[in-house]
Amino acid sequence: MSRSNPRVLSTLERAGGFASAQEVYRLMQREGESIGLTTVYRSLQSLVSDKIVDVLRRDDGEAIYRLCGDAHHHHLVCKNCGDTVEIEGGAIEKWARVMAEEHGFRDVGHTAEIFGICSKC
Amino acid sequence: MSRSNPRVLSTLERAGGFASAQEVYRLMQREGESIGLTTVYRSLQSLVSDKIVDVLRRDDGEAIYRLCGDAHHHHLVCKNCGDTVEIEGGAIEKWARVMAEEHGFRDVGHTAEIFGICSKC
DNA sequence: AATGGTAATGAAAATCATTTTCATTTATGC
DNA sequence: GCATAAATGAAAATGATTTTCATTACCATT
Repeated sequence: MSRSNPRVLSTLERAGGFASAQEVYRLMQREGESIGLTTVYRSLQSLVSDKIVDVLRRDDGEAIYRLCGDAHHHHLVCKNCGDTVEIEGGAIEKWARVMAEEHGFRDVGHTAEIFGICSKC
Repeated sequence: MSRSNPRVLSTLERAGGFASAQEVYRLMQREGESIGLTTVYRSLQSLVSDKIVDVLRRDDGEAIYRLCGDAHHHHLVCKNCGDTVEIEGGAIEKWARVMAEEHGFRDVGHTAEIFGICSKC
């Protein structure tokens, strides 16, 4: 059985608690850490099954991992220049919880993004 | 420019309005239709950009396409069986509008999905 | 019918994230 | 020290999706 390499978790934390396996790997490389891509994948999988991190999907299908219990945020993205603002999503959390309960769903998570044109563009 | 092959839409309908590109392709093959995988992908893409079908992601990252009513709604998706409930998102609309205004964004749209385990699973 | 141009098609190759294989290294208990 | 299990990572395999590119279908105009 494989256990999580602690450097992977610490890198995910440093990344803002939100990154894909490939991104975690590239980050570690850039910081001079010696690790294989395979180990990054295995560590993330193990963190997921230990419920230490959460896995979501980007629009392009790439899996992104984030720390659980991390007060998670959402993004406001400019369609033109790609500039991104992290925003609070208290209203969303509540909405998701209410809707899930109403339809008898459990273990719920959610994704939400807002996109538009920023003031500079 | 490529437009949608009508047989693709009709196959997606016949599939219960919920299938991956590969599934649509296999279905058409099994029914003796002569079509290429590439055309299936292109047709589905075009249906998505015409907002005739919706695209979601399965747990394994595979894209699934589904017919979608014209009213703006959000989805509550079961991670296990793929069962989907269309839900109202009044709270989200408001949240998106407020957040965008707060940060000086205009022409905003948004995406929001809730996923979990449904009562049957 | 013949022509030319444009859009649609699909087979095969390329891409890219992810998983699997397998040989090697590291850690741990005896 | 020695054996056994666990962890590692390079390279190959997998599988969905995209790209390339040559061919074909369509459509208007002579």
